Amino acid sequence: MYAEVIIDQDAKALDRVFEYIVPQGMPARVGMRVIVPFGARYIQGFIVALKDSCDYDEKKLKPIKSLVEDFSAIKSEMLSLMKFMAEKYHLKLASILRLFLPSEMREGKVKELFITKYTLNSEVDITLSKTAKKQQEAIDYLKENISATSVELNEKFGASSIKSLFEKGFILKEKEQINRVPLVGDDNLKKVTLNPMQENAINTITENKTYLLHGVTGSGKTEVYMHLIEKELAKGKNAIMLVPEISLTPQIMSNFKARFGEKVALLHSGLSAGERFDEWKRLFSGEAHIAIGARSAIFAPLENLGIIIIDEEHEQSYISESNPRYNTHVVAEFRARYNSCPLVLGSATPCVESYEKAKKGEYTLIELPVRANGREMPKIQIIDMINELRAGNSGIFSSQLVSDLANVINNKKQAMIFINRRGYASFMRCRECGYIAKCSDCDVSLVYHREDNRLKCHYCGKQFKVLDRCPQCGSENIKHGAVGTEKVVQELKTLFPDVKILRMDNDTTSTKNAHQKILNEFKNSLPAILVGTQMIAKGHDFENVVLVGIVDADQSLYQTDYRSTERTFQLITQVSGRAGRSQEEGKVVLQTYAPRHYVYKFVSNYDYKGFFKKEENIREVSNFPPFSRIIRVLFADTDENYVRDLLKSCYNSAIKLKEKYPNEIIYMDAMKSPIKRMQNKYRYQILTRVRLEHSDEIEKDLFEIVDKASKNSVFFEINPQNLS
DNA sequence: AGCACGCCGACT
DNA sequence: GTCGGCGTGCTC
Repeated sequence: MYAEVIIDQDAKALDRVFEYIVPQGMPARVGMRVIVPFGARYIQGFIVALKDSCDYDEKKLKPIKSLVEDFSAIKSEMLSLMKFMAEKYHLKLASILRLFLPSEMREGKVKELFITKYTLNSEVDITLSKTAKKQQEAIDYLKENISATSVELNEKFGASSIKSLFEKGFILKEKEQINRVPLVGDDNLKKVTLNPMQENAINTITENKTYLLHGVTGSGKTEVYMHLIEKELAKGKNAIMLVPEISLTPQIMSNFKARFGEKVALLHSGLSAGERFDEWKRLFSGEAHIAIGARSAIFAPLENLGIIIIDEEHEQSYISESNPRYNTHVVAEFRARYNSCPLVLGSATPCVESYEKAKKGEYTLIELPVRANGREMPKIQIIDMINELRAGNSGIFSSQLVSDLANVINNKKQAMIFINRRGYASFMRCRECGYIAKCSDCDVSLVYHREDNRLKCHYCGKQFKVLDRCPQCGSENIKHGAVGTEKVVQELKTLFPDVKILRMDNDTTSTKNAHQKILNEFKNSLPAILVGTQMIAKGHDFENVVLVGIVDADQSLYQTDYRSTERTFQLITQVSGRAGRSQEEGKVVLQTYAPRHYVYKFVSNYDYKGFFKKEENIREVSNFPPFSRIIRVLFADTDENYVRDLLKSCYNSAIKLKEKYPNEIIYMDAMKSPIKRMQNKYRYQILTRVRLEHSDEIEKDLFEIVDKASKNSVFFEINPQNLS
């Protein structure tokens, strides 16, 4: 018997199958982890196939040294998924397999999927020195309880005393496989009456299809998810639910825990490697039936899936931006089809790609058009900041926002101020007429680069001189610059010196429970103002928040890529949903320098469909996704001459594709990357935009060109989220 | 990724 | 003469 083995090394040269002899009597199975001799040493690998003949020179084959454990850590579905992802995303096999296992099970670490239990050794007389108090306590405890888990004993009496008892032979190790826990009745389930829309959604989502659940904020999507999961559990099936990392709040987690108890395994970034491993183990062994977590939970080791749910499906975090790069929607779709179960994508503001698919009938659209509590969405008032400027107010806040804030404070209520400060460079804007410098070819706003004092287009690389006067109105009052959260807090403190003002952004939440601490403090302060970035847009309901201020909404609007309008719409809708969650009516004050931009018209009416129609049209006319595909090949290396040469030679071959596909390649060019050096690596790129017909072939051809020419410094991206 | 093999400079 | 620099190439 021969085995095809993938070596657990993330190197391109090793990214293929190696053949080994399965020694007589070794119970090897596909998906098992093995230790194999490789060159001069032993390393871990995965059996991906077993066969009776070999392709390689038989005399050179070596035998597998040993099995890591006696079961397949990689189940067959995951092997199929591996092949699929390798093909689709040009990823290395070993790097994909690593996604499927918790870090505790990676190279070298051999963890057991069993609970280790200890019992007293009845065959020996136990004599301990009088000083070994802890050890004596442990012995007494075991006398009383007969057996106990290693975790429990280590915790109670210290790992060293247990170890010593074991070494002396006084206690014995015993392994017990984690057993399937039978389903228990949902006694702690609060019964919620569903509205007809929710009922309809639950009754519709039954088939092996992808459903887009478009429900306004507060329409009760979570309740629908819970019912769907419940239904599948009752059939003896399992479920995966993905949420954005940011909304994995203790609240959400405890909601699901309360409803489903021990059947839930939560996978979030707050877990230690050990805890993460424990949750994985519970899923793998069948003890837990529901995996809830961020992006990587899509790889949960569950079989027999009854449903997969992706909440807030438009969230960027579902697209992995560092290696290995993959799109969670695509992986989820694969798993759903493999298990013949429904995939549910839920959002108040679906991404344009998804809604487009729903429109074409690829997804089934289900709508929840009203809030579950029947309340209206808060009114959004748009403030033209250019008018403010003309009126002599050059501050951050409009007079309307200041007076509304004063009102909130007088009534001992709360307000949130949202400011989306992100990115490393900002756009240029005329302070008089609101003109924004845009690229002549791409309909994308230009980015100011301080290092060389130029305006650049991140889509085609074209450069422009910095404007010293506005080409539209001739004014010299041109500004670039972003106001950050700190500045906002500072100004608020001078305006309202006695009011509690809290700030929540990346800088203030770096320590472990900082997030929760700030939110708790806010919750308990009246009046209070919370200033923050996107972080405040999701999660908690604060019933005393009656006002949301959006300072400089345009910042996400001119973020240099074709998705920026869409993102602005999503963000504002999200943030607006924070106001007026309880009895009181909420209000949103939205400040902008471009009040006539279509996004504000639609967003202030909560008109997603109108927005979609307009956005779809623009994408179609300007040939951007989902009506085209953007392919970016990034070359990064510490040796600048090396990358530049690599780029040149690849580009020379790549440009020949234009002859092969004269009509399909809309655009192709080679250039420096917008961020020219990152982590001490010089970055160059080939950027291309192709029509959807033949896009798979072009992508493949391009990948092959690049793959052949280079060793390790190339990154291949499809429709990248940002082009830094 | 590691590790061997291999072909040119400064040392006991 | 040889010890050792890290360039190239292979690992079933």
